[in-house]
Amino acid sequence: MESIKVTLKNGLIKEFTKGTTIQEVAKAISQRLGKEALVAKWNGKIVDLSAKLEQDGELEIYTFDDDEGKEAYRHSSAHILAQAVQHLFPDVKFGIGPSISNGYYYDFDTEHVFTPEDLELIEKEMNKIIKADYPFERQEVPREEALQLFEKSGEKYKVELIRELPKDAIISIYKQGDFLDLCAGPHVPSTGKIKAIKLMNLAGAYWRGSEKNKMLQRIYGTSFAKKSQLDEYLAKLEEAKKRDHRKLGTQLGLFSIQEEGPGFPFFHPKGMVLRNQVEDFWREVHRKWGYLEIKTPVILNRSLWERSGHWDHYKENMYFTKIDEIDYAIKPMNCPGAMLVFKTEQHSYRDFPIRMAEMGLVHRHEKSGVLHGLMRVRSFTQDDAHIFMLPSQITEEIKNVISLVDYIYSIFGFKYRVELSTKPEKAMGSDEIWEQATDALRQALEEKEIDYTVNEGDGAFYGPKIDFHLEDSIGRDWQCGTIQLDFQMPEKFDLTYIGEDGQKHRPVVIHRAILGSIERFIGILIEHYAGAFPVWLAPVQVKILPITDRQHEYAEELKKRLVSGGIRSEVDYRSEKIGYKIREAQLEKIPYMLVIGDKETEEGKVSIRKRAEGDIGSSTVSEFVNKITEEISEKLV
RNA sequence: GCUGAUGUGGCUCAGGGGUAGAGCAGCGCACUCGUAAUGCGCAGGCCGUGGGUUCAAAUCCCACCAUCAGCUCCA
Repeated sequence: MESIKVTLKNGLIKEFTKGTTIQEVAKAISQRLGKEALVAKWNGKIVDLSAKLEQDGELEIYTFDDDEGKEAYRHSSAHILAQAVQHLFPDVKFGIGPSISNGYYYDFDTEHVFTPEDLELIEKEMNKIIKADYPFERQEVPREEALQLFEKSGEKYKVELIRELPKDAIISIYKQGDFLDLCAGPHVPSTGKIKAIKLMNLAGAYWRGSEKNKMLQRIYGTSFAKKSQLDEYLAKLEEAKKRDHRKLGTQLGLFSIQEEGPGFPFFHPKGMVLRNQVEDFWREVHRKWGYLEIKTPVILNRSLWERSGHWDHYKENMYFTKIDEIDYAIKPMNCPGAMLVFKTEQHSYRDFPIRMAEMGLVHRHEKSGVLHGLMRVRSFTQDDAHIFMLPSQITEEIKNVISLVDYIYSIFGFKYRVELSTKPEKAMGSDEIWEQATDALRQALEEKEIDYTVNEGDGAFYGPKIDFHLEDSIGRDWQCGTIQLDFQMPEKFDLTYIGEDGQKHRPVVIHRAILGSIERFIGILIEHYAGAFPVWLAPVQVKILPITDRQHEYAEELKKRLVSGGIRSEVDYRSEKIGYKIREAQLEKIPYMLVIGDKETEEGKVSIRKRAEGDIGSSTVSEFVNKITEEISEKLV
């Protein structure tokens, strides 16, 4: 019998009989791998374990520990979900059912409206399917046959998908028991491989993600190789929910959103302290980095917005008002105002780059269904800046902004993800200009050696952009920073500078925001720190806890001393037991508690309790003041 | 905007055609206490809003508003 050489991941070369399946190879390597193997990569292609090896090649076998394994595992779980739904609701038509980052989903079209109770039933049915251990069988079929097959069963969505596949595509279907689906694969060997499943939630989802199409019902689920992993994942989700900024925001008295102002957040005194700390820091850094600060009006004449292009490109997101019968708009962006400021003076090429920052309050009409705490609101403050410069300064200046973003995020301890967004459908300007602008951004990213992904067609209407994304507590990511190159506004507003040659020239403009929206950034801060802010940000930095009423006078004196040293301090004067006061300060997540009893009063000391560490012993008042002052100025996390 | 769910004191939630409930928080009194909950008492609600059905609606029906999950869209 002919034999072939198989090169394994660790470089080892083994010989097998031609036609051996990957499953058999896995078993031959080790019993454990034979059991845990899910899919494999054979000569660069991801395939089923049932694939037969017909020539020499490289083989990598994946288990649930590999991303490729997880993906197939979840994808197979989605097929089991679909099969279960078909058993219970035979009229169902199938959309798509891919694996996603923490699980999978499947979209269904059926008269029946799924309820949470249905999820339990479906889950039971899925477990039956798993127990039956149906093998996943792959079959490649000619295009015509596939079309006939799905047309016959009325699977109009599948038919649509097949029609759009390229002419030469290999069309494969997978069958498990009485269920059959159009699918490129690969899949795990059989339904029995799936161990722990859980259906998470129900939601509507448009067919192929377009508002114009019918809304299907989507069921989200997850699955794991072990029950313990599933439990761990569910516990993690629970933990993340406790960090939700909306929950912590009310608990800690930071902000509220009320029916009277959907999407218009109210900041409470403690939330304002947090906000002002962030803004003070921002101002200080921007001064050091050579920015000037301006403030432009919230309401401006219609003609300005017509000139800027917002009237044509952004109208559905804007609010309007009339003053003395004349149309005005509430600004949705700060740029036109900044352009007007720029135009009030003549500029020389020697002045460039001019970095003009603005904490600008903008209003945008967001659709009602998208509002989300502080993360997605209708009125927010952008930490905007417009940088006016010579075309030759573009790359250097973008790199400069990238460094500033990196520095500011590092102070808060954030990790971030970078995206480059290119020309959208609804755009102003020629393809050449867009190309040139996009290249400038790309070049800056590459020179800074920053990893980024490209988001085609997602740029602003006036130019391409680099976006910086931060993650919230349950892994959703939110755009915060953005750098946008703009060749349009300078044209529209006829911006000029006097060059070396004494002639007028056109400057280039960068729009950029780093925190993005102060509101959103604060939402992310709350979740990032789980409400336990570092001392420099904490609304109350020190809580003084007298043990009995006898220490009230000393407490008052102590508070005065701390407050005069710029430390945000409060005293708990209630006649409660010390344990009670500590518990409360702890729940308020106050970084330092100073316990004072007769002993401390006599010695002029304080007993320090740290939020995270508990009792750390006593020290003199000045020692404590020095320590905390240093911690505040260093912005220690 | 779309699909589905939810809306009861400041907060978390129970009740589900016949006089609105609990815990926590708040206030008062007593206790003066050493590192995560002292006890007793008192207040507090147009049951999201507007219509309807009914002798009677927090409860059933309709519309609207808001919130939540997701989709679409976005900082």
